[in-house]
Amino acid sequence: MLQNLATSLITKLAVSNHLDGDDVRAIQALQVRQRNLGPRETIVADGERPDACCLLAEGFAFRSKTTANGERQVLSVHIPGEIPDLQSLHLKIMDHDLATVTPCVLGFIDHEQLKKLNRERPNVAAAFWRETLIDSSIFREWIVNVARRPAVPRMAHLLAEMHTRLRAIGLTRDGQFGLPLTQSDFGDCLGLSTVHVNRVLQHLRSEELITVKRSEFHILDVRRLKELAEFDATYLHLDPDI
Amino acid sequence: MLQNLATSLITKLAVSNHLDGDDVRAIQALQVRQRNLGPRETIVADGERPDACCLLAEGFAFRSKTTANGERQVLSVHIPGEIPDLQSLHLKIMDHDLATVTPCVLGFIDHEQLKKLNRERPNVAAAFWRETLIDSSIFREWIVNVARRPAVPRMAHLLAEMHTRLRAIGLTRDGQFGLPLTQSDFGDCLGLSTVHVNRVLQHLRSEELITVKRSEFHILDVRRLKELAEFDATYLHLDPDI
DNA sequence: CGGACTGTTGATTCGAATCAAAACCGGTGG
DNA sequence: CCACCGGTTTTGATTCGAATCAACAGTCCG
Repeated sequence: MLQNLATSLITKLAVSNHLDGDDVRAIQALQVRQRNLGPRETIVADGERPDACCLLAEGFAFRSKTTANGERQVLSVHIPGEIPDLQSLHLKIMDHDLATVTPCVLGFIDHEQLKKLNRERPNVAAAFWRETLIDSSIFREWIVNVARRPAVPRMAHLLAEMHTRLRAIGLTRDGQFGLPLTQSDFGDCLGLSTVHVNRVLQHLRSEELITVKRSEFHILDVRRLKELAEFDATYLHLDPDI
Repeated sequence: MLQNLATSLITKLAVSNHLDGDDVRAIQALQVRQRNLGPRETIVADGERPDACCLLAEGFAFRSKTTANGERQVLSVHIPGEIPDLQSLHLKIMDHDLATVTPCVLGFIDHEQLKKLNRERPNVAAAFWRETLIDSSIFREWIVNVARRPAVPRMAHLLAEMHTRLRAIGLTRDGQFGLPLTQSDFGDCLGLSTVHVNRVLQHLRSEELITVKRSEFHILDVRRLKELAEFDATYLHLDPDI
């Protein structure tokens, strides 16, 4: 099972990075402590000083901040193979929460070990750095999304992004994918009220752009959805040469 | 003058990182090509593949994206000592624009040279990585700001952030600092119309929180402004131990 | 002096929040 | 197997913050 955990990481890294055989072996040699969490559990909380990073092997996770009046703003949605708190390697205090959305299989890797790997394999270090930079790029697009796009294209953009990212790791079948978020979760992602999320989803359905059945999304017309969202996948840097 | 350019970088890096004498010497030995730009000039454009990074030695710069309908969303405001396009070291295609706001003194450093420095001085590499992670953290807070805070606290938060960051590099005198943005620029930062920015600034003045005189901001009551903005500087990671 | 930004003001519109209440599950236990 | 419960989803009515539209005043600069 330990091998499986590292495997999801390798799959994800290989999407955006050139890894050679030695890199892969070095990653597979990592000591990964498996931990299974239920839905809606905190992995690391704002203000903590973790000494390990968390590899998300299965399930979905959120990074989020909570404002003084109790509103939650989701900052990013994480999918299998990602290390959502990789930044903790160099930023000692967590400035946000990391929590599961669905039941998750997690793998914890000590900072010490990751630092050693980075020293010994500069190519892997570069790949990790690049992953954090892609993260950053996704945040930038997220800013544009919440600051500028009206509710309908805003939601369309999120769906287009999740579809593209899930497809890169093989978690879609022809426009369909599971995205087990409640409408309230979508609201927290997009800065919209639950009521409005509901109306926006109805609109997307009435336009025959998507269907949703119990967290199973089906994008009926990828091109039109992307057009509506003005979605351009460049910012995801899915190709190592981009 | 070349020395001066690297010096601004060292000053800035030293705020958030532990650098030893050899690190400093190595950075000072970098070949930096100076270039002076006027206000509102593009440094690197969306879609380009730069082969150098740009050190901002003097002046203010914006990173921004432009939406299909021509609206500009500013993603970050950059101040002297920063390398706003450091991510281009690992993300080959620019996914946004980088442009001057005021006249700027820039120093260009070839990617090749930075990569060599990173290989030879892992501690400097870690500092650069950390700088990009702080960037990321600032984006996260920016998301919360534009997605959740009403216009007045939103503006207050931006002012509190700029005050804190400028203070760290010695560019404030007791609550006062130059921030040469037009109200239209503020609108592009905050996702607000120019008209509303104007009204928000009036409100902050009427509350005796700030005064503004020709781009010279004076924060009259730092505590109250931060309270209003629910500003907590942790996310800036200004201390190397945070 | 004139022109072009930049800042200011007022009137109106509009998108999304809020409030309130139903309807719709999926699971639990009697 | 059905009644019930909590969490979701849906619907409708109303309010509110910020955009938009339209002028107008300042200020800088050639």
